[in-house]
Amino acid sequence: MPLNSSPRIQDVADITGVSIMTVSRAMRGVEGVSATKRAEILRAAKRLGYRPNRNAVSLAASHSTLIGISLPTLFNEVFADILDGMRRTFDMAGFDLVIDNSDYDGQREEAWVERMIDWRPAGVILSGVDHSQRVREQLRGSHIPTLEIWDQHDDPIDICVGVNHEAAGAMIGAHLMALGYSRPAFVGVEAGRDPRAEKRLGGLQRAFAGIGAQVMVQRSEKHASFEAGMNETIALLGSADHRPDCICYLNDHMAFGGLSTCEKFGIAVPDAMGIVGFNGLGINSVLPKPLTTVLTPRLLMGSMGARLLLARIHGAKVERRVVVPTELFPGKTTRLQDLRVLQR
Amino acid sequence: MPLNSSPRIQDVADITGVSIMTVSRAMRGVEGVSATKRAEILRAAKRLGYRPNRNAVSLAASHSTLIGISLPTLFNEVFADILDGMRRTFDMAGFDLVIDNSDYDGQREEAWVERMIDWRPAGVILSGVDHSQRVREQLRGSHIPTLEIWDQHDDPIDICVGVNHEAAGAMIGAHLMALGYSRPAFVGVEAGRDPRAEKRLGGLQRAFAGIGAQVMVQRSEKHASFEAGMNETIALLGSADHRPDCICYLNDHMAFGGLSTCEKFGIAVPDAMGIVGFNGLGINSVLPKPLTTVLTPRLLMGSMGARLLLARIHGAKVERRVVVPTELFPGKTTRLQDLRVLQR
DNA sequence: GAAATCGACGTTAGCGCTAACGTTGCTCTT
DNA sequence: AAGAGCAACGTTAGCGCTAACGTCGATTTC
Repeated sequence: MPLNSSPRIQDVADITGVSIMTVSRAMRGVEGVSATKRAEILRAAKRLGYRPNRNAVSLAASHSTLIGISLPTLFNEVFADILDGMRRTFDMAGFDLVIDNSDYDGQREEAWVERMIDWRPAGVILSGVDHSQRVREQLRGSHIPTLEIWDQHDDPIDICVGVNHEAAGAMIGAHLMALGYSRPAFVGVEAGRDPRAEKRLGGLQRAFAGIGAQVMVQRSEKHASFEAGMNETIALLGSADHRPDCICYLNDHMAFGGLSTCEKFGIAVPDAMGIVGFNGLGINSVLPKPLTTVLTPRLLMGSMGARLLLARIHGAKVERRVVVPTELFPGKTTRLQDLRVLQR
Repeated sequence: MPLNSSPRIQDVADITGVSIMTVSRAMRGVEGVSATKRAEILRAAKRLGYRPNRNAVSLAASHSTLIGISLPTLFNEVFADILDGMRRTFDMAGFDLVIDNSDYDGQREEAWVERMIDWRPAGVILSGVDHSQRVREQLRGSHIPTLEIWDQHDDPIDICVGVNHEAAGAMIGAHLMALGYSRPAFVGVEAGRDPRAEKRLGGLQRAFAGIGAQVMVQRSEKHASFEAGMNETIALLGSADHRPDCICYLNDHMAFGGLSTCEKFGIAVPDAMGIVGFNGLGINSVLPKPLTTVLTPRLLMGSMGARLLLARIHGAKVERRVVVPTELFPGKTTRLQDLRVLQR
């Protein structure tokens, strides 16, 4: 072996006096090598510093041990949590994660999927279930195990693990109505940028349609941040010939912004205005006035998704669709009881 | 080409009636093919849906177009920003990012570097400059272009782009002393978990040593979060036979927690207590009482690091060490002027 | 006791691509 | 007009590994 370049399987074979195939078997731990010889080979490999070239392994095996994962953004505890839940599983199984973030852009996602397939990955993970027809066809056509995470529907590309966003929206609506709120508003981002949020809005609208109430919708052109939550709340309060008595936000960050804005304007939360977030971030539980929000089991989704995808990669027959439950967390930004009841 | 499997270079060669080498040249845009033939080949490739198998390309080229990047955590705007700054550059150059997070664990990082090298990556990116001797040797020995980001020192593994944390700490100290604070405290995490924070503490101690003041140090065993900031501030205030008059936190998150705790306990910020964060997160600028903090140019670091590494990969001679400037942002959590001056 | 069986290896033929040389026909030079 | 030069290709030999078959001696089987 030339100096300065890493040892190859042949080098290990040479110094142990066996064929490269025996070394290959010993390294991978497959049958066909005696225990003594295996130990000897592993010792020699370690001494040489031999490690199999993954590019060669991938080519020979016709697929790599890479797993591609596309997230809309990294600036978001939600996806960091999901990723964290998966990491351990993939790490232990020897897979490496190739990450991209699409910035909620379908075109970017499409281009990335195409590039990813060039690596013949062991699996692909996408966020949500709303993907272009082309993405669906390419992944199905290439027979790459694919996990869609964070959302769910009845015809996933391959398998999906997520929450029912429409139902979560409806749950929020029902909760608000039970507390006597009747003029709802929703603060989100531009339509199409976050399909999950649109589904939650849909659920909210469906719930309030029961009492004939329309949901005012306010959209930010920026990221769904604290700051955007402030700005859109100001816009909502200012333009209001018909001021809402409760506002649901796309996420907790925006809701914090909204809460802070209401407090600044002297609007009584929760009596005059209910505030509802989404996700249940860790910080919420330690604040003096925790948000009413919806807890989403993100770590669970991550680990469950990873395990399912792994089983799928190993050829096991698995559940195509897993819906994980969400839970409404009643904070101090919505009323404890219906005001109308108290006024009687 | 068998149905159900992707086309190979041979398939394109067959239907265009040229050799695979000509197809290879045409696809890569290298010299040696006439313009007419190139166009014809590219058309045929597109029609077939041919895309080069990256595993084969990587093996033939003896190195892949993967770039490994190890971050301590994803739960942190700092690293999300850095990543965001790099993404565009690598994306356009056709590199894919393999990400791992080490949880601030040197052993994990070491294992990951070893695994990463098995891919023969085009480059490797590590956070900070404090790595085990083994990591340094392995990366240098394998001649993989390596970028250390977010911190800096005079003997990087290969190249580094970062801020001077010691100087930043000293800058904070000087600022606090100028405002008349004299009993400093620092809230961080366990020693060794975040070497950058330790350097900032070092700078702070050096600054205050000038007036003979000791820095009280309070450490959390948990993540450097809002919640941890609250808890450690409570501990600091409770145990104080010698209560500090200013607290520097590892980051803005912890500082927010500290600020909120002081307000809850009725401690006047900034007069009776100065609060200083680190990083200058976006949210800070829109809060009613913005933190005094240090702005770190994270996007810049990311894009600059990426461009430098890319140049390095292409064999260019580049600056080994780039130190980017930080800036003190005077918020409303430290005094405007020295109280002692006012009392005269 | 001859044939079947089996564990423990070795040999061969790729995986899909590219670097490094050929080869060919045409233009240009002197 | 004979050789040099060159653009535009083709051929060959890997890159480092594994799947799929050999092979061979030591059992086991009936």
